[in-house]
Order: sequence, then C-alpha cells, then structure tokens
Amino acid sequence: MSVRLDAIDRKILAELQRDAGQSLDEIARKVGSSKTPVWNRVKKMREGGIIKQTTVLLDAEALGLEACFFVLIRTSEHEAEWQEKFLHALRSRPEVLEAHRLAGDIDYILKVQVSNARAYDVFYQALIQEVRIHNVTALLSMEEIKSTTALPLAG
Amino acid sequence: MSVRLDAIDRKILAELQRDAGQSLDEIARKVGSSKTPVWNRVKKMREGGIIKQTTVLLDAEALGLEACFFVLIRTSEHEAEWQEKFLHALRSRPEVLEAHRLAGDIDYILKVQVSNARAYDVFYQALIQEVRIHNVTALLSMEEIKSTTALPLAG
DNA sequence: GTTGAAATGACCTACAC
DNA sequence: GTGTAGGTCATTTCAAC
Repeated sequence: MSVRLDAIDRKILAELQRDAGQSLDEIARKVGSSKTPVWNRVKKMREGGIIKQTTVLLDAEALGLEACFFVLIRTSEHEAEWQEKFLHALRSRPEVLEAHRLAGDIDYILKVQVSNARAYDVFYQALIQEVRIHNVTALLSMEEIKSTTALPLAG
Repeated sequence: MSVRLDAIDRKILAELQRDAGQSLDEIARKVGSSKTPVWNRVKKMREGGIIKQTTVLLDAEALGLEACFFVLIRTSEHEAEWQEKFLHALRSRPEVLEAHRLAGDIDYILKVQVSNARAYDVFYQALIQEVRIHNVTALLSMEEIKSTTALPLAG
C-alpha cells in the first residue's frame, strides 16, 4: 500500500510542504531535475494519496481566534451508539481542529481553536449537553512554540 | 493590528483553505465576484499575514509515520536558560509537529509524529538527555478522528 | 472600488531520446 | 525513466469605468 519514494520524490515533497505556490521550474531546479519528470512525480503522488491536499495556512490570531485549548476527555461509555454520536459532534464543529482516540486512561484528546475562554465555555457546555462525558480537562495554550504541518521526510 | 475582513474575504479564505490549487476564475465565480478583485484581496491578505503559507498536506501513514503521540510535560525548571534550550530542542526536531506552553499544572504539550513506538522512544530518550524534565506522559493516538488545518471563519 | 483586455509566464501534453 | 517544444490556460499588470 505504501508507495515507494526515492530521494527526488522526497525532495519534491519537502519543497511543496515549504511552499506549494512555487513553479515547477523552481522545484525542478532545486531537486536537480527538470519540469516534466517533476510534474509526473507530483501527479503520481497526488493520485497515490501521498499528497492529500493543497491548502493555505491562516493566522488564527489575525482572525480573532486567540485561544487554543487541548481537551482531555475520559468517558465511561464505550458503546457504538455513543461513539457515533460523539464523533459526529466533533466532526460537525469547526472549532475542533483535531480529535484523536487514545490508548490508556484518557480516551480522547481534542484541539479546539476559539476566540476566547468564553467561546470555549460555550463549546464545552454544548458538547457535554449533546453527549455524556465522564471527565474533561482543558489545557489552555499560553504560547505556540512550534506549529507545522510539514512531516519529516528522511525515510 | 487585526485586519478587517468582509464576507467576501472570508468566502475567499474558506475556498483557499478547501483547495488552494483552484484558479482565480473558479474562486471568483464561487464568491460572486471576478478575477481582479479576488486577486487584489488575496494579495492584501498575504501581505497582511492573514494567509501565512501555501502548502500541501501529506499522508503520514503513506510515508511510514504511523505513530502519533501527544506528550504532556511537567518540569520543575523555569529559568530562561533552561527554557531556551528546551525550545531549541523542540524546534530542531522535525518529528515535533506542535509544541505549546500551557497554563496550569502541565507545562507543555507536544504532538510528535514518528514511524513507530520504538522511534518515539528514541526521540524521548534523546530529549530527556538534552534537557531536564520532571515528568512526562505520552498519549498514543489509536485513531485520528478528525484533522484539519481549516480555521472557522464565521467571524 | 469593479471590469476587461492584453502580455507574461505557468501548466500539461506529446513526442524524442 | 529524462528532456525539449508547443498549445492552452492562468496569473498579473494596466487602463478605463
């Protein structure tokens, strides 16, 4: 299932992660190839699902979304029906940027980006009203030390 | 500092977040405007730092990065020198995708993407050897329920 | 501020190696 | 597989409204 990538593929991916707006010629020059082979490789990696999406990263603070919370959730409910409802609640809320089901005593972690603590509380109250949750701990980010979507490619 | 955005700006941002590869004509049609004004707005939002980056999102599993950990860190050290060293350690490690300084009894949270549990242990051993850390809890993701870089724009 | 046209440059294909 | 060439289409500038 995992597609085989050579050194040039990885260089191309690194460049695209850095700046997807640059031209094929630029990328070709940087990776030591030329336009057509680079284009073919990119196309293959898109079709193979290695490149999932081309997008822009926005500045949360500039948009007034100044509060970022990590939410640790414990629940006593593990039935399929509850889980379905919970997943739907998370997926339908745009302020939930990430949600993972975990191993261990904490069941879920969420990353929630909102305008302020009050907006978080609105989110929180709505969530616990929609689905039964045993225990919630919210961790408030004071400072974003690092944030990248660039995956390490030295594989 | 926060730039004023109208409804059209927000529609443009939503479209770019969804797919930054589509043409200006397409975006213009969707937001009910035409090419040049859309282009001018995008340019302004880039220059104003609202649009920080154009990038591609890659599939971590396809790249063999099958393990995602959230790492909760407590430390007893709060001196500037220690912090400087810790920050540098995080920023220089590509497997650390996110790092936040927190309010409360947990001091930091990291998101770490690696190939497997063994690779996480290598990362962890190297980190605690480089900087003194009081207490570490690693939460292993079993399932990515949701993951998006798209910020909510109903501002 | 919007619109439209025109040139510059990128993309994507086809073909040669 | 890589490189070259050319048609098509998008981006960017500029002038007019």
